[in-house]
Amino acid sequence: METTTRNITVCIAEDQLIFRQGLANILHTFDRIEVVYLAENGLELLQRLEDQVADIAIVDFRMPILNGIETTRQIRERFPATKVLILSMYSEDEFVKSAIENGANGYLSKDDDPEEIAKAIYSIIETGYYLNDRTSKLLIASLMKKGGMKPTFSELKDQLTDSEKVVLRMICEEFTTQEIADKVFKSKRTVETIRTNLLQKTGAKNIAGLVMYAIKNEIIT
Amino acid sequence: METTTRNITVCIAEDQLIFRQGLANILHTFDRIEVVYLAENGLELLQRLEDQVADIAIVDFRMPILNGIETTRQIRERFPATKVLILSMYSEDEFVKSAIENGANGYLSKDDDPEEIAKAIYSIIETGYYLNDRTSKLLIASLMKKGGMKPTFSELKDQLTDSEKVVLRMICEEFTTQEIADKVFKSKRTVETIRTNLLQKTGAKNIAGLVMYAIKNEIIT
DNA sequence: ATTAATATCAGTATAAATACCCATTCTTAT
DNA sequence: ATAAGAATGGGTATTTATACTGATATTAAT
Repeated sequence: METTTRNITVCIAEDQLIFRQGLANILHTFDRIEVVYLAENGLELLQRLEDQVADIAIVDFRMPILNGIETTRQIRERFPATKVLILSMYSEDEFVKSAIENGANGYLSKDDDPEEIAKAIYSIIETGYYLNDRTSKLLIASLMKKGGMKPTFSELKDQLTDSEKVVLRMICEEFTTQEIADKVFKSKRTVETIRTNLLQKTGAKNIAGLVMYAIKNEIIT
Repeated sequence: METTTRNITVCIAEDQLIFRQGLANILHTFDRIEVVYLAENGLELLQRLEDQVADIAIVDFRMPILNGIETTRQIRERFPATKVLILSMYSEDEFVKSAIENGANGYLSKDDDPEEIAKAIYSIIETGYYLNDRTSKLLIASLMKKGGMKPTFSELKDQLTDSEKVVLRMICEEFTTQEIADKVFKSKRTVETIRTNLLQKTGAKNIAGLVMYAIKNEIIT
C-alpha cells in the first residue's frame, strides 16, 4: 500500500555481503525508508543509479574497484539529487574532512546503531546534511590542523603506482628496504626512492604511518 | 511448528550491531538453523551460555572485553558441547592456527557469503569441523613455518601492560621514541625498552609489524 | 626525433630503530 | 624482612630509515 508521503529511496554500496544485506533488512523496518537496490562497490552503484536514481546513497568508505570518496564525487557530479551518507570503519578526522569536501552529506561509523543511521537519513532528507557530535568534532579537528596541505587520505590509492603498492605491501610484511630490493630485483636506492615517494604521497611521517595508511585504505587486507 | 529433526541452535558474539543483526536475520532463513541469542562480546556470550547452551557459537575474532580466541578457549572448557565457528576480518595464517589450536571448529572470513557460513554450520554439526580451501591453506602455511615459537597472535592483548599499550598507540600515531619519551615523561631508554618488549611479546620484527599487530587486534581503532 | 616525464641508481649525512650488555629502584608476594 | 620481578635508566654498537642533491636510463608524448 502507498502512503501519501513518498518513501525515501535508499541504495547501498558496501562490499561485505552480510553487512550490506543486514543493513538493508534493518533499514527496511524503519518508517518511510525503502531500500531499492544494493551494490558491491562504487562502480556498480553508479551503474545502478543510471537506471534508477535514489534519494540516499549509503556508501562504504573502503571498497574495492571504486572507493567511497571517489564514488561520492561522481554521484555529486552525475546525480546531484542523490544525497550521500558515508559509512566508515575508521573515524579519522582526515577521512571525515575528505568525505565532506567531496560532497558527502553525512558520515557515520559502521559501529553505530541502525537508529543512528535512520536518524541520519531523515536528517539528510530534511536538512540536507547530518553530523553527530563525534563527526563534528573530528571535522573541526581536521579543519583546525595547521598546514592543511597534507594529502587527503584515501584519494591517492589509485594514484599509487604498481611499484609503490608492491613496496608498501612488503613494508607491511615487515621486510626491510634491503630485503625488498632483493625480492623485486631493484637497487636498494630505488626502493628507498619509492618509499620516500610513498611518504610524500600519503603524507605519512614514517613507516608506522605508511602501514596505517595501507590498512585503512585497503591497499593490503 | 516443530519438525522431527531438532533445530540447530546458534548464538553469535559480534560487536558490530548491524553485522550481528544482519547475520542473525540471514541465518534464520536457512533450514534448521535457529539463532537463539546475540551478544556484543565474548564475556556476554559466556554469560548467556550459562543459561542456555547452544549447538554453535559464531564468534568474532576481534572483540572488546573478551576476544574471539579467549572466548573460544573458555567455551571449549566450560561448554564442551558447543562448537565454535570463528569469523574474522583478517585471514592471517597465524590467526587461523591460533583459532584451531584453541579449540575452534571452523574459521571463516567476514567477507564470505552467508551460504558459506551456513555450509560451515551444517558441516560442523555433522563432522565436527569445517575448513574451506583458503583456511586450509592458511593453516598449512602456518604449520609449515619453521621455528613456530612465535607468540600466537591476539592472545597477548590483555597481557600487554598499560605502558606498553600507550607506547604502541603512540607508535601508530607516528611518534618517534624521543617524542614518546617526552610525552609520557620517561627516559628515551625506557621507551626503547618498552618497545623492545613489545617486539618480543607480539613477535613483530619491527615497527611495521607492531602497527599491523595493533590494528588487527584492535589495540587501536 | 626531440622533449618531457618517470624510473632507476648513487653519494653523503643524520636520525631513528634495533640489539646486546647491565644497574638501580620500586612493588609485590611470601 | 626479604626475595622475586617489574619498571626505569644507562652504555655502546650496528642496522635501518630518513633527508638532501643529483645523475643516467627508460618511457611516453608530440
